[in-house]
Amino acid sequence: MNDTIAPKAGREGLRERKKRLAEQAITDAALRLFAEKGYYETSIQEIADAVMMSSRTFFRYFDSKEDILSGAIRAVQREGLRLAAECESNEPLKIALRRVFLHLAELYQQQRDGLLARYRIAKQSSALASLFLYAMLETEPELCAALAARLEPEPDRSELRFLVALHMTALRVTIEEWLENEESPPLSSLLEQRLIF
Amino acid sequence: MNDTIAPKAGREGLRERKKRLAEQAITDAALRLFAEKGYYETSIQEIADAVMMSSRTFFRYFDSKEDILSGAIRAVQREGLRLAAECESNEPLKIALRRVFLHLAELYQQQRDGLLARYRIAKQSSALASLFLYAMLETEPELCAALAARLEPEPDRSELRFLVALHMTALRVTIEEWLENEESPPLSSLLEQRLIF
DNA sequence: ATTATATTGTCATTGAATGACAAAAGTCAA
DNA sequence: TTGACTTTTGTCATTCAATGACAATATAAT
Repeated sequence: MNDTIAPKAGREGLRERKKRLAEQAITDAALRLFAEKGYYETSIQEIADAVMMSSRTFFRYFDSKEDILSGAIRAVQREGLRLAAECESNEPLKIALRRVFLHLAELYQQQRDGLLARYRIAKQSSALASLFLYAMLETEPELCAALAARLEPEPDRSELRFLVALHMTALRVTIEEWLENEESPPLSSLLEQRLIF
Repeated sequence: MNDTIAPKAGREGLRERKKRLAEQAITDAALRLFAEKGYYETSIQEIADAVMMSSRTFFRYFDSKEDILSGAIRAVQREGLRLAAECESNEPLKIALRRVFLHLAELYQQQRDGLLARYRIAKQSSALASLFLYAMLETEPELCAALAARLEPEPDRSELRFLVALHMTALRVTIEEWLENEESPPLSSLLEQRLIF
């Protein structure tokens, strides 16, 4: 039961590795079951059985069944947020927005398969679709705050909010179209055509 | 146990009236309890107790606890959709969109109090906020379909979808600002300033 | 090896949601 | 009004999501 070694002193231990392994196993099993029998027809007990853990332990990895779906999206969004915090202090607002959203597009692009699997499941019900959507939109306020804090001529709050929301909408609609068509151009180039604000 | 009479032959019976009364009573009691003790701290049993019905009966009026929050918004959105189906066949797309969304704004305006109560509760958690949001956004596809069906030079689907989403975003952001400020101008005039696409 | 710490399983509990069925209330015609 | 018919409601039972408590186990550090 060793593989890539090294529970070294100050490094990464076995625990962390097993943790991520288990997380991945749960996600894989859950997405597979959701796709096979439907989200609501799959109980947490079944997911837990599939990866041979108790259902109680499942809840130590995910806050809820829904979390399996939205977690990946939230991770991407958080990454985009991190980038927004890095903008130059004198960078014009629209340039900064463009940079952040094109970067987000590239992150999503790298996850097309996982995203598509989740998107298909989310479309099984409106409750799930709402989660999917919200995982994106919920970062709007934080994104506004990050931008407002770092941009030089502090932008008008109301205007900023609107602009961020418009960009997020462009991203959302573009992602949907990109996922729905099998052979579509790269997400980032699709988005570029939309960012005309 | 009579009041405004008339379970007349082809008209509205006592049942319908009691039904709407009960619905209203549930909504009122629930919103009050949510505001007082919090959404998650209020059980359906408590709501049912407050209006003296069994919890089983509650579920015959609302599909879920969340339904109390999002139902009102969905009703408004559906009304807006109805209007979209009425547009002239030769009306330009942007004119039709403007008409539909300004009408929606007026509908929301008439419900400011109820909407504000729900908005405050929705902000108690992201799961609730997502429902609130989705109650608006879920009508986008239907709105697209309604417009695409009736407009003369059938608009490009992709472009239509994007435009509808942008309008919905403008409505959403404007509603939020309008609700957050006590003394703010009428929603429809706020929205008008945003609809510049 | 022996501590200390983190992870997991078992058990119990709460609350949302739904099906089945009998009791009660509303509707309609004569 | 009575009496048949339909709708609404309450009771009961059940499933499943989610969470707290605590003991058993696995990992980490010395």
